[in-house]
Amino acid sequence: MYQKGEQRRAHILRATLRLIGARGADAVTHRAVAEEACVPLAATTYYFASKEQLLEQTLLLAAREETERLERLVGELAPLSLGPCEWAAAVAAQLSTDLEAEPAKHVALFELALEATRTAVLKEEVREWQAAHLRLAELGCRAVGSSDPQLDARVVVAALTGLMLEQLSSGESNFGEAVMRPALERLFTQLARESETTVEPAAARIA
Amino acid sequence: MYQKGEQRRAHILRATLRLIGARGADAVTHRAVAEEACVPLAATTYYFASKEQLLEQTLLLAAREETERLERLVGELAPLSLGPCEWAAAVAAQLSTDLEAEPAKHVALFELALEATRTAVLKEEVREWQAAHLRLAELGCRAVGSSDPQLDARVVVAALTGLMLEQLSSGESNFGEAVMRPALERLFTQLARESETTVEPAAARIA
DNA sequence: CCCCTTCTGGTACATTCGTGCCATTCGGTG
DNA sequence: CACCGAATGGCACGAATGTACCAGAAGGGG
Repeated sequence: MYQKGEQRRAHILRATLRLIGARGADAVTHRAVAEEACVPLAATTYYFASKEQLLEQTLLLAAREETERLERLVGELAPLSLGPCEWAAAVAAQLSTDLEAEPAKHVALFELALEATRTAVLKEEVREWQAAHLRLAELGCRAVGSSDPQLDARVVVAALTGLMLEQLSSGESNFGEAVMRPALERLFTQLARESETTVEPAAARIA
Repeated sequence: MYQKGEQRRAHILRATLRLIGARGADAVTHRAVAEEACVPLAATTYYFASKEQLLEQTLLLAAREETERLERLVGELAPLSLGPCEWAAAVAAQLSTDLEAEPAKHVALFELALEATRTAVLKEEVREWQAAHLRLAELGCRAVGSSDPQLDARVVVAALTGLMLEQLSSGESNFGEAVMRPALERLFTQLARESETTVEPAAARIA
Protein backbone atom coordinates (compact mmCIF):
# COMPACT_ATOMS: atom_id res chain seq x y z
CA MET A 1 0.00 0.00 0.00
CA TYR A 2 0.92 3.53 -0.69
CA GLN A 3 3.70 2.49 -3.01
CA LYS A 4 2.49 4.73 -5.80
CA GLY A 5 4.30 7.55 -4.09
CA GLU A 6 7.67 5.88 -4.39
CA GLN A 7 7.19 5.47 -8.11
CA ARG A 8 6.39 9.11 -8.53
CA ARG A 9 9.36 10.05 -6.46
CA ALA A 10 11.57 7.96 -8.69
CA HIS A 11 9.94 9.46 -11.75
CA ILE A 12 10.82 12.93 -10.48
CA LEU A 13 14.40 11.90 -9.84
CA ARG A 14 14.69 10.58 -13.41
CA ALA A 15 13.35 13.81 -14.79
CA THR A 16 15.81 15.78 -12.70
CA LEU A 17 18.64 13.65 -13.97
CA ARG A 18 17.61 14.28 -17.57
CA LEU A 19 17.43 17.96 -16.82
CA ILE A 20 20.89 18.09 -15.32
CA GLY A 21 22.34 16.35 -18.32
CA ALA A 22 20.57 18.56 -20.79
CA ARG A 23 20.76 21.95 -19.19
CA GLY A 24 23.02 21.77 -16.19
CA ALA A 25 22.56 21.68 -12.46
CA ASP A 26 21.43 25.26 -12.23
CA ALA A 27 18.55 24.55 -14.59
CA VAL A 28 17.08 22.38 -11.87
CA THR A 29 14.12 24.38 -10.59
CA HIS A 30 10.93 23.04 -9.15
CA ARG A 31 9.04 24.25 -12.15
CA ALA A 32 11.41 22.88 -14.76
CA VAL A 33 11.51 19.51 -13.03
CA ALA A 34 7.75 19.40 -12.71
CA GLU A 35 7.31 20.07 -16.38
CA GLU A 36 9.94 17.53 -17.41
CA ALA A 37 8.31 14.92 -15.21
CA CYS A 38 4.78 15.92 -16.20
CA VAL A 39 3.66 16.35 -12.62
CA PRO A 40 2.15 19.40 -10.98
CA LEU A 41 4.48 21.89 -9.37
CA ALA A 42 3.54 20.92 -5.85
CA ALA A 43 4.70 17.33 -6.38
CA THR A 44 8.33 18.28 -6.33
CA THR A 45 7.98 20.07 -3.02
CA TYR A 46 5.88 17.26 -1.63
CA TYR A 47 8.50 14.60 -2.23
CA PHE A 48 11.57 16.69 -1.52
CA ALA A 49 11.99 19.11 1.31
CA SER A 50 13.96 21.57 -0.76
CA LYS A 51 15.59 22.13 -4.09
CA GLU A 52 18.96 21.21 -2.61
CA GLN A 53 17.67 17.87 -1.38
CA LEU A 54 16.19 17.13 -4.77
CA LEU A 55 19.49 17.81 -6.46
CA GLU A 56 21.44 15.86 -3.90
CA GLN A 57 19.23 12.79 -4.06
CA THR A 58 19.35 12.82 -7.84
CA LEU A 59 23.13 12.86 -7.86
CA LEU A 60 23.28 10.07 -5.29
CA LEU A 61 20.96 7.99 -7.43
CA ALA A 62 23.15 8.47 -10.49
CA ALA A 63 26.30 7.59 -8.59
CA ARG A 64 24.85 4.42 -7.14
CA GLU A 65 23.41 3.24 -10.41
CA GLU A 66 26.71 3.79 -12.14
CA THR A 67 28.60 1.91 -9.48
CA GLU A 68 26.27 -1.06 -9.83
CA ARG A 69 26.66 -1.00 -13.57
CA LEU A 70 30.44 -1.05 -13.31
CA GLU A 71 30.34 -3.85 -10.79
CA ARG A 72 28.34 -5.89 -13.21
CA LEU A 73 30.80 -5.14 -16.00
CA VAL A 74 33.88 -6.11 -14.02
CA GLY A 75 32.04 -9.11 -12.67
CA GLU A 76 31.53 -10.33 -16.21
CA LEU A 77 34.99 -9.54 -17.46
CA ALA A 78 37.17 -10.63 -14.59
CA PRO A 79 36.56 -14.40 -14.86
CA LEU A 80 37.47 -14.44 -18.54
CA SER A 81 41.18 -13.92 -17.82
CA LEU A 82 41.64 -11.49 -20.66
CA GLY A 83 44.86 -9.82 -21.68
CA PRO A 84 45.38 -6.07 -21.45
CA CYS A 85 44.29 -5.43 -25.01
CA GLU A 86 41.08 -7.34 -24.64
CA TRP A 87 40.37 -5.50 -21.43
CA ALA A 88 41.01 -2.22 -23.17
CA ALA A 89 38.68 -3.12 -26.01
CA ALA A 90 35.93 -4.27 -23.69
CA VAL A 91 36.15 -1.29 -21.38
CA ALA A 92 36.40 1.20 -24.24
CA ALA A 93 33.40 -0.34 -25.97
CA GLN A 94 31.32 -0.33 -22.85
CA LEU A 95 32.18 3.20 -21.81
CA SER A 96 31.78 4.77 -25.21
CA THR A 97 28.45 3.15 -25.97
CA ASP A 98 27.23 4.08 -22.54
CA LEU A 99 28.48 7.62 -22.98
CA GLU A 100 26.45 7.95 -26.10
CA ALA A 101 23.40 6.19 -24.77
CA GLU A 102 23.14 8.23 -21.60
CA PRO A 103 25.33 11.29 -21.75
CA ALA A 104 23.01 12.98 -19.27
CA LYS A 105 23.88 10.53 -16.54
CA HIS A 106 27.58 11.00 -16.97
CA VAL A 107 27.32 14.74 -17.13
CA ALA A 108 25.34 14.52 -13.93
CA LEU A 109 28.10 12.49 -12.34
CA PHE A 110 30.62 15.19 -13.08
CA GLU A 111 28.22 17.74 -11.72
CA LEU A 112 28.14 15.61 -8.62
CA ALA A 113 31.91 15.78 -8.35
CA LEU A 114 31.81 19.54 -8.64
CA GLU A 115 29.02 19.96 -6.14
CA ALA A 116 31.00 17.77 -3.79
CA THR A 117 33.63 20.48 -3.81
CA ARG A 118 31.23 22.53 -1.69
CA THR A 119 28.97 20.04 0.07
CA ALA A 120 30.20 17.77 2.83
CA VAL A 121 27.53 15.10 2.30
CA LEU A 122 28.32 14.85 -1.37
CA LYS A 123 32.04 14.77 -0.72
CA GLU A 124 31.49 11.73 1.45
CA GLU A 125 29.44 10.10 -1.28
CA VAL A 126 32.11 10.83 -3.88
CA ARG A 127 34.66 9.20 -1.66
CA GLU A 128 32.63 6.00 -1.43
CA TRP A 129 32.02 6.12 -5.14
CA GLN A 130 35.70 6.46 -5.91
CA ALA A 131 36.53 3.74 -3.42
CA ALA A 132 34.21 1.45 -5.36
CA HIS A 133 35.90 2.43 -8.59
CA LEU A 134 39.28 1.71 -7.08
CA ARG A 135 38.19 -1.73 -5.90
CA LEU A 136 36.94 -2.58 -9.36
CA ALA A 137 39.99 -1.24 -11.13
CA GLU A 138 42.20 -3.10 -8.71
CA LEU A 139 40.40 -6.29 -9.60
CA GLY A 140 41.06 -5.59 -13.25
CA CYS A 141 44.69 -4.74 -12.63
CA ARG A 142 45.19 -7.97 -10.73
CA ALA A 143 43.58 -9.84 -13.59
CA VAL A 144 46.18 -8.60 -16.06
CA GLY A 145 48.99 -9.25 -13.59
CA SER A 146 49.87 -5.78 -12.45
CA SER A 147 52.78 -5.74 -10.04
CA ASP A 148 51.15 -3.03 -7.93
CA PRO A 149 47.41 -3.33 -8.41
CA GLN A 150 46.44 -0.71 -5.84
CA LEU A 151 48.62 1.97 -7.31
CA ASP A 152 47.75 1.03 -10.86
CA ALA A 153 44.07 1.10 -10.02
CA ARG A 154 44.47 4.71 -9.02
CA VAL A 155 46.10 5.53 -12.32
CA VAL A 156 43.50 3.66 -14.30
CA VAL A 157 40.57 5.29 -12.52
CA ALA A 158 42.08 8.73 -13.04
CA ALA A 159 42.74 8.05 -16.71
CA LEU A 160 39.23 6.73 -17.30
CA THR A 161 37.75 9.74 -15.56
CA GLY A 162 39.83 12.05 -17.69
CA LEU A 163 38.93 10.27 -20.91
CA MET A 164 35.25 10.38 -20.10
CA LEU A 165 35.36 14.07 -19.37
CA GLU A 166 37.27 14.67 -22.55
CA GLN A 167 34.64 12.82 -24.55
CA LEU A 168 31.82 14.72 -22.93
CA SER A 169 33.31 18.17 -23.11
CA SER A 170 35.11 18.20 -26.43
CA GLY A 171 34.39 14.96 -28.20
CA GLU A 172 32.58 14.65 -31.48
CA SER A 173 29.60 12.44 -31.00
CA ASN A 174 30.38 8.78 -31.28
CA PHE A 175 34.05 8.66 -32.06
CA GLY A 176 34.64 7.91 -28.43
CA GLU A 177 35.80 4.37 -28.93
CA ALA A 178 38.28 5.32 -31.61
CA VAL A 179 39.96 7.60 -29.12
CA MET A 180 39.58 5.58 -25.97
CA ARG A 181 40.56 2.15 -27.16
CA PRO A 182 44.12 2.93 -28.29
CA ALA A 183 44.74 4.99 -25.18
CA LEU A 184 43.46 2.25 -22.91
CA GLU A 185 45.37 -0.41 -24.79
CA ARG A 186 48.54 1.53 -24.35
CA LEU A 187 47.88 2.22 -20.68
CA PHE A 188 46.90 -1.33 -19.82
CA THR A 189 49.72 -3.02 -21.71
CA GLN A 190 52.33 -0.73 -20.22
CA LEU A 191 51.00 -1.12 -16.70
CA ALA A 192 50.80 -4.86 -17.14
CA ARG A 193 54.42 -5.19 -18.18
CA GLU A 194 56.40 -6.91 -15.50
CA SER A 195 59.42 -5.13 -14.12
CA GLU A 196 62.22 -7.64 -14.64
CA THR A 197 64.30 -5.65 -12.19
CA THR A 198 63.34 -3.32 -9.40
CA VAL A 199 62.48 -0.04 -11.08
CA GLU A 200 65.36 2.30 -10.81
CA PRO A 201 64.44 5.87 -11.75
CA ALA A 202 67.24 6.79 -14.09
CA ALA A 203 67.42 3.38 -15.69
CA ALA A 204 64.18 3.86 -17.55
CA ARG A 205 65.42 6.95 -19.27
CA ILE A 206 66.95 6.53 -22.65
CA ALA A 207 70.63 7.26 -22.58
CA MET B 1 43.28 57.04 -21.95
CA TYR B 2 40.19 55.27 -20.84
CA GLN B 3 42.16 52.28 -19.64
CA LYS B 4 40.59 52.33 -16.22
CA GLY B 5 37.69 50.49 -17.72
CA GLU B 6 39.76 47.48 -18.68
CA GLN B 7 41.04 47.19 -15.15
CA ARG B 8 37.55 47.19 -13.78
CA ARG B 9 36.51 44.64 -16.32
CA ALA B 10 39.36 42.40 -15.24
CA HIS B 11 38.47 43.00 -11.61
CA ILE B 12 34.95 41.80 -12.28
CA LEU B 13 36.24 38.71 -14.05
CA ARG B 14 38.43 37.88 -11.04
CA ALA B 15 35.51 38.27 -8.70
CA THR B 16 33.41 36.02 -10.89
CA LEU B 17 36.14 33.41 -10.88
CA ARG B 18 36.32 33.50 -7.09
CA LEU B 19 32.57 33.14 -6.96
CA ILE B 20 32.54 30.13 -9.25
CA GLY B 21 35.17 28.42 -7.16
CA ALA B 22 33.44 29.16 -3.89
CA ARG B 23 29.78 28.69 -4.71
CA GLY B 24 29.52 27.23 -8.17
CA ALA B 25 28.58 28.50 -11.59
CA ASP B 26 24.94 28.97 -10.74
CA ALA B 27 25.89 31.34 -7.94
CA VAL B 28 27.07 33.76 -10.59
CA THR B 29 24.42 36.46 -10.61
CA HIS B 30 24.93 40.09 -11.46
CA ARG B 31 24.26 41.02 -7.88
CA ALA B 32 26.55 38.45 -6.33
CA VAL B 33 29.36 39.36 -8.69
CA ALA B 34 28.90 43.06 -8.06
CA GLU B 35 29.11 42.53 -4.33
CA GLU B 36 32.14 40.25 -4.57
CA ALA B 37 33.90 42.78 -6.78
CA CYS B 38 32.74 45.74 -4.69
CA VAL B 39 31.28 47.53 -7.70
CA PRO B 40 27.73 48.77 -8.19
CA LEU B 41 25.22 46.46 -9.78
CA ALA B 42 25.16 48.30 -13.07
CA ALA B 43 28.89 47.75 -13.62
CA THR B 44 28.44 44.09 -14.43
CA THR B 45 25.83 44.83 -17.04
CA TYR B 46 27.90 47.69 -18.40
CA TYR B 47 30.94 45.53 -19.11
CA PHE B 48 29.17 42.37 -20.12
CA ALA B 49 26.19 42.15 -22.39
CA SER B 50 24.62 39.36 -20.42
CA LYS B 51 25.13 36.96 -17.58
CA GLU B 52 26.08 34.22 -20.03
CA GLN B 53 28.78 36.35 -21.58
CA LEU B 54 30.16 37.15 -18.16
CA LEU B 55 30.36 33.50 -17.27
CA GLU B 56 31.81 32.56 -20.63
CA GLN B 57 34.51 35.20 -20.55
CA THR B 58 35.47 34.24 -17.04
CA LEU B 59 35.92 30.62 -18.01
CA LEU B 60 37.95 31.56 -21.06
CA LEU B 61 40.20 33.68 -18.89
CA ALA B 62 40.79 30.82 -16.49
CA ALA B 63 41.52 28.38 -19.30
CA ARG B 64 44.02 30.66 -20.98
CA GLU B 65 45.81 31.52 -17.79
CA GLU B 66 46.13 27.88 -16.92
CA THR B 67 47.48 27.02 -20.33
CA GLU B 68 50.14 29.72 -20.04
CA ARG B 69 51.09 28.49 -16.62
CA LEU B 70 51.53 24.94 -17.88
CA GLU B 71 53.54 26.11 -20.84
CA ARG B 72 55.88 27.87 -18.47
CA LEU B 73 56.21 24.74 -16.34
CA VAL B 74 56.98 22.42 -19.24
CA GLY B 75 59.30 25.03 -20.69
CA GLU B 76 61.33 24.96 -17.51
CA LEU B 77 61.32 21.22 -17.05
CA ALA B 78 61.88 19.98 -20.57
CA PRO B 79 65.47 21.20 -21.02
CA LEU B 80 66.60 19.50 -17.81
CA SER B 81 66.34 16.02 -19.34
CA LEU B 82 64.83 14.49 -16.23
CA GLY B 83 63.89 10.89 -15.76
CA PRO B 84 60.30 9.75 -15.28
CA CYS B 85 60.49 9.89 -11.50
CA GLU B 86 61.82 13.39 -11.45
CA TRP B 87 59.13 14.45 -13.86
CA ALA B 88 56.54 12.85 -11.66
CA ALA B 89 57.87 14.62 -8.58
CA ALA B 90 58.02 17.99 -10.28
CA VAL B 91 54.57 17.74 -11.84
CA ALA B 92 52.98 16.39 -8.68
CA ALA B 93 54.52 19.16 -6.61
CA GLN B 94 53.44 21.86 -8.99
CA LEU B 95 49.90 20.60 -9.41
CA SER B 96 49.25 19.93 -5.76
CA THR B 97 50.56 23.25 -4.54
CA ASP B 98 48.62 25.02 -7.22
CA LEU B 99 45.51 23.07 -6.37
CA GLU B 100 45.75 24.25 -2.82
CA ALA B 101 46.70 27.79 -3.65
CA GLU B 102 43.89 28.37 -6.11
CA PRO B 103 41.27 25.68 -5.86
CA ALA B 104 38.73 28.16 -7.22
CA LYS B 105 40.49 28.38 -10.54
CA HIS B 106 40.61 24.66 -11.01
CA VAL B 107 37.03 24.19 -9.96
CA ALA B 108 36.16 26.84 -12.51
CA LEU B 109 38.03 24.91 -15.18
CA PHE B 110 35.96 21.85 -14.53
CA GLU B 111 32.86 23.98 -14.63
CA LEU B 112 34.09 25.12 -17.99
CA ALA B 113 34.33 21.57 -19.19
CA LEU B 114 30.80 20.90 -18.06
CA GLU B 115 29.37 24.04 -19.59
CA ALA B 116 31.11 23.07 -22.80
CA THR B 117 28.84 20.03 -22.85
CA ARG B 118 26.04 22.44 -23.74
CA THR B 119 27.68 25.47 -25.37
CA ALA B 120 29.29 25.31 -28.79
CA VAL B 121 31.65 28.24 -28.20
CA LEU B 122 32.94 26.71 -25.02
CA LYS B 123 33.31 23.31 -26.61
CA GLU B 124 35.58 24.86 -29.19
CA GLU B 125 37.60 26.52 -26.45
CA VAL B 126 37.90 23.28 -24.54
CA ARG B 127 39.21 21.60 -27.66
CA GLU B 128 41.94 24.20 -28.05
CA TRP B 129 42.72 23.95 -24.39
CA GLN B 130 43.06 20.18 -24.56
CA ALA B 131 45.12 20.44 -27.71
CA ALA B 132 47.53 22.65 -25.81
CA HIS B 133 47.64 20.13 -23.00
CA LEU B 134 48.35 17.36 -25.46
CA ARG B 135 51.20 19.30 -27.06
CA LEU B 136 52.76 19.89 -23.66
CA ALA B 137 52.32 16.34 -22.51
CA GLU B 138 53.73 15.10 -25.77
CA LEU B 139 56.80 17.21 -25.17
CA GLY B 140 57.18 15.64 -21.76
CA CYS B 141 56.64 12.14 -23.11
CA ARG B 142 59.30 12.68 -25.75
CA ALA B 143 61.65 13.92 -23.04
CA VAL B 144 61.42 10.64 -21.16
CA GLY B 145 61.74 8.65 -24.35
CA SER B 146 58.23 7.41 -24.86
CA SER B 147 57.93 5.15 -27.88
CA ASP B 148 54.57 6.67 -28.81
CA PRO B 149 54.52 10.23 -27.47
CA GLN B 150 51.21 11.23 -29.01
CA LEU B 151 49.29 8.33 -27.62
CA ASP B 152 51.04 8.55 -24.27
CA ALA B 153 50.28 12.24 -24.08
CA ARG B 154 46.60 11.41 -24.31
CA VAL B 155 46.90 8.97 -21.46
CA VAL B 156 48.89 11.39 -19.35
CA VAL B 157 46.50 14.28 -19.87
CA ALA B 158 43.55 12.09 -19.01
CA ALA B 159 45.25 10.78 -15.89
CA LEU B 160 46.22 14.23 -14.72
CA THR B 161 42.70 15.48 -15.28
CA GLY B 162 41.31 12.58 -13.32
CA LEU B 163 43.73 13.06 -10.47
CA MET B 164 42.96 16.75 -10.23
CA LEU B 165 39.25 16.13 -10.13
CA GLU B 166 39.74 13.46 -7.51
CA GLN B 167 41.70 15.86 -5.35
CA LEU B 168 39.11 18.59 -5.70
CA SER B 169 36.04 16.50 -5.16
CA SER B 170 37.11 14.02 -2.52
CA GLY B 171 40.59 14.91 -1.37
CA GLU B 172 41.51 15.95 2.13
CA SER B 173 43.12 19.32 1.98
CA ASN B 174 46.77 19.16 1.13
CA PHE B 175 47.56 15.51 0.92
CA GLY B 176 47.42 15.87 -2.78
CA GLU B 177 51.08 15.33 -3.41
CA ALA B 178 51.18 12.17 -1.32
CA VAL B 179 48.55 10.71 -3.60
CA MET B 180 49.62 12.15 -6.91
CA ARG B 181 53.33 11.57 -6.82
CA PRO B 182 53.31 7.77 -6.51
CA ALA B 183 50.60 7.50 -9.15
CA LEU B 184 52.49 9.73 -11.55
CA GLU B 185 55.77 7.96 -10.88
CA ARG B 186 54.17 4.68 -11.70
CA LEU B 187 52.49 6.00 -14.82
CA PHE B 188 55.54 7.78 -16.16
CA THR B 189 57.99 4.99 -15.52
CA GLN B 190 55.72 2.40 -17.09
CA LEU B 191 55.02 4.55 -20.13
CA ALA B 192 58.72 5.32 -20.51
CA ARG B 193 59.71 1.68 -20.57
CA GLU B 194 60.89 0.69 -23.96
CA SER B 195 59.23 -2.20 -25.67
CA GLU B 196 62.10 -4.52 -26.53
CA THR B 197 59.82 -6.33 -28.91
CA THR B 198 56.71 -5.23 -30.70
CA VAL B 199 53.98 -5.39 -28.14
CA GLU B 200 51.96 -8.50 -28.65
CA PRO B 201 48.67 -8.44 -26.77
CA ALA B 202 48.69 -11.79 -25.05
CA ALA B 203 52.39 -11.76 -24.33
CA ALA B 204 52.11 -9.20 -21.61
CA ARG B 205 49.73 -11.31 -19.62
CA ILE B 206 51.23 -13.45 -16.94
CA ALA B 207 50.94 -17.08 -17.80
C1' DC C 1 -20.00 1.97 6.03
C1' DC C 2 -16.64 5.98 7.80
C1' DC C 3 -12.11 7.74 8.84
C1' DC C 4 -7.49 8.92 8.43
C1' DT C 5 -3.24 8.87 6.17
C1' DT C 6 -1.26 9.49 1.79
C1' DC C 7 -1.20 11.91 -2.07
C1' DT C 8 -2.76 15.36 -5.58
C1' DG C 9 -3.01 19.73 -7.87
C1' DG C 10 -3.95 24.50 -7.88
C1' DT C 11 -2.74 28.97 -6.22
C1' DA C 12 -0.62 32.82 -3.62
C1' DC C 13 3.34 35.43 -2.03
C1' DA C 14 7.67 37.26 -0.88
C1' DT C 15 12.17 37.23 -2.78
C1' DT C 16 15.52 37.36 -6.17
C1' DC C 17 16.71 37.58 -10.66
C1' DG C 18 18.26 39.88 -15.41
C1' DT C 19 18.18 43.88 -17.56
C1' DG C 20 16.82 48.54 -19.25
C1' DC C 21 16.88 53.47 -18.10
C1' DC C 22 18.88 57.85 -16.93
C1' DA C 23 21.04 61.39 -14.58
C1' DT C 24 25.66 62.32 -13.25
C1' DT C 25 30.70 62.40 -13.13
C1' DC C 26 35.19 61.81 -15.14
C1' DG C 27 39.03 62.87 -18.24
C1' DG C 28 41.09 63.77 -22.36
C1' DT C 29 40.53 66.75 -26.90
C1' DG C 30 39.41 70.63 -29.57
C1' DC D 1 37.26 77.00 -21.53
C1' DA D 2 33.51 74.00 -23.72
C1' DC D 3 32.66 69.51 -25.39
C1' DC D 4 31.87 64.58 -25.71
C1' DG D 5 32.43 59.83 -25.29
C1' DA D 6 33.52 56.68 -21.47
C1' DA D 7 32.28 55.28 -17.21
C1' DT D 8 29.51 55.36 -13.02
C1' DG D 9 25.82 54.29 -9.92
C1' DG D 10 21.09 54.41 -8.39
C1' DC D 11 16.69 52.64 -9.46
C1' DA D 12 12.61 50.29 -11.38
C1' DC D 13 10.23 46.87 -13.92
C1' DG D 14 8.70 42.34 -15.42
C1' DA D 15 9.74 37.62 -15.04
C1' DA D 16 11.05 33.65 -12.60
C1' DT D 17 11.97 31.44 -8.46
C1' DG D 18 11.36 28.66 -3.71
C1' DT D 19 8.06 27.52 -0.83
C1' DA D 20 3.82 27.75 2.03
C1' DC D 21 -0.97 26.85 1.98
C1' DC D 22 -5.29 24.56 1.22
C1' DA D 23 -9.09 22.11 -0.64
C1' DG D 24 -9.89 17.85 -2.02
C1' DA D 25 -9.25 12.81 -4.22
C1' DA D 26 -7.76 8.10 -3.25
C1' DG D 27 -7.93 4.06 -1.06
C1' DG D 28 -7.04 0.74 2.48
C1' DG D 29 -8.23 -0.41 7.84
C1' DG D 30 -11.65 -0.02 11.59
